[in-house]
Amino acid sequence: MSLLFGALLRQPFINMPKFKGQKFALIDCNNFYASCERVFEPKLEREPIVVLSNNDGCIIARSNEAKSLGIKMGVPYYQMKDLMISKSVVVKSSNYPLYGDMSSRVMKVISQYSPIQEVYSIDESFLDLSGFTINLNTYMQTLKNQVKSWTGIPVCVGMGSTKVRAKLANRIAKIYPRFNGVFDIDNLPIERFEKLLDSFEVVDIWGVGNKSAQKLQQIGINSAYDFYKADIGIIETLLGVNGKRIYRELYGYSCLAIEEIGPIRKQIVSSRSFGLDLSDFDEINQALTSLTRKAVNRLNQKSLAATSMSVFIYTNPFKRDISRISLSKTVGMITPISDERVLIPLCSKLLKQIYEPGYKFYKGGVMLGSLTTDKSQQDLFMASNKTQSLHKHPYGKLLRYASELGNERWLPRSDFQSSRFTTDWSEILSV
DNA sequence: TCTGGGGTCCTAGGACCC
DNA sequence: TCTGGGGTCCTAGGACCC
Repeated sequence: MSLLFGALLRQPFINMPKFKGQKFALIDCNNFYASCERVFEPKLEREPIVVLSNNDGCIIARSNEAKSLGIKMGVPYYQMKDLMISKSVVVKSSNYPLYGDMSSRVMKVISQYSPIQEVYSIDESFLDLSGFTINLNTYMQTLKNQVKSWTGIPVCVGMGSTKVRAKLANRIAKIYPRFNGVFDIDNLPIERFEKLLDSFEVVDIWGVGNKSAQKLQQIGINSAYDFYKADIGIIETLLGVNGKRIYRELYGYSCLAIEEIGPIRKQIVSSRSFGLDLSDFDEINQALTSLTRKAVNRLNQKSLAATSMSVFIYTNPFKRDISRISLSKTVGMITPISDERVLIPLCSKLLKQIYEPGYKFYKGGVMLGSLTTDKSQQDLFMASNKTQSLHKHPYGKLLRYASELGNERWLPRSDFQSSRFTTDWSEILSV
């Protein structure tokens, strides 16, 4: 008995069978922001709709009608403006509180269909349907109809033995009306599965972005099918462990698990395009101050405190003809801080250290990191131990420095100086 | 002339996602 | 003229230690 057990242990991954009965469903809202706008303005039902990002800069959502007019995702508004006026496209500025509220209603309905749910994003949710013996297609049709009738939001469901396969299945459910919004990719015979992969580009695979696709194309991997048939070693060389995971997921070996636990936020970022180029220190400082205030508000809403802070500014990356620069600085803190009377001056100190005159800065922001819920030293130790491998927060080192310096309050996160910036200790310690 | 190597920690930046 | 914002994870390479 123990011999057998030992033998099994020794080769756990050799010829490992596909996980029997494992099944994920991905429920994805159709054109979510545009659909939300429709719920509150039903007369827009058949109209082409576009939703714009902050400052009305980019197009971030389109209804099907807008898509078929050739309006692309992420394109600057001004480039499409004329077309949209001529086609009487309805243009909306984004309304995030509305979308957030609609999202939680949708997620609540979905949660009724499995004990294991992962809310993946504002408009997407995974369900674990492993071991369900009912007809999953019918079951998910019911879910789809219920979400629609209870919230007004249309969704599509993709199913597969891994997340990557479920994601692909969802795209198929969206593209081909004959599946009525629900598609299970595991039911396909292998030849049809491969044919299907051939109809997708490699960049359509979840986890393969533009940069990776370019690398792959250089060695002749263009379609999802090419990727599927490629050597796993080549994929790992080009794309690293992520590429390998995606590759295995495509074959039905689950590498990405459902993550149910509500995400414990690890950082809070507040950043913004300034709207116009800023060169003057005081102007940038003013912009960052208000961003810090925003970040701190979010921190306090969640009753968290930060043990590191980063400040960054950079020039316009879209302008090729000007010299580009990206400046940032991070410090770690001995005590978790959630007080804006401390964080705002700290932001200014950091900005002062990285600021260089003569550049036109386009965007900037602050990041509060290594968040913790508990403000006591002892618990910080524990939290730090737990997150160290994830965030590599140099906590032990900081504490050593702190004791050498008589428990001062601020310490630079790096070894006094990182890259080209030297840390001015007197500045930092005087906050 | 020839100047170790394994391990850890850290930062900056890349890539991806929505 | 006008190009979002908020996240996560991974990796290359430097610094350091023994």
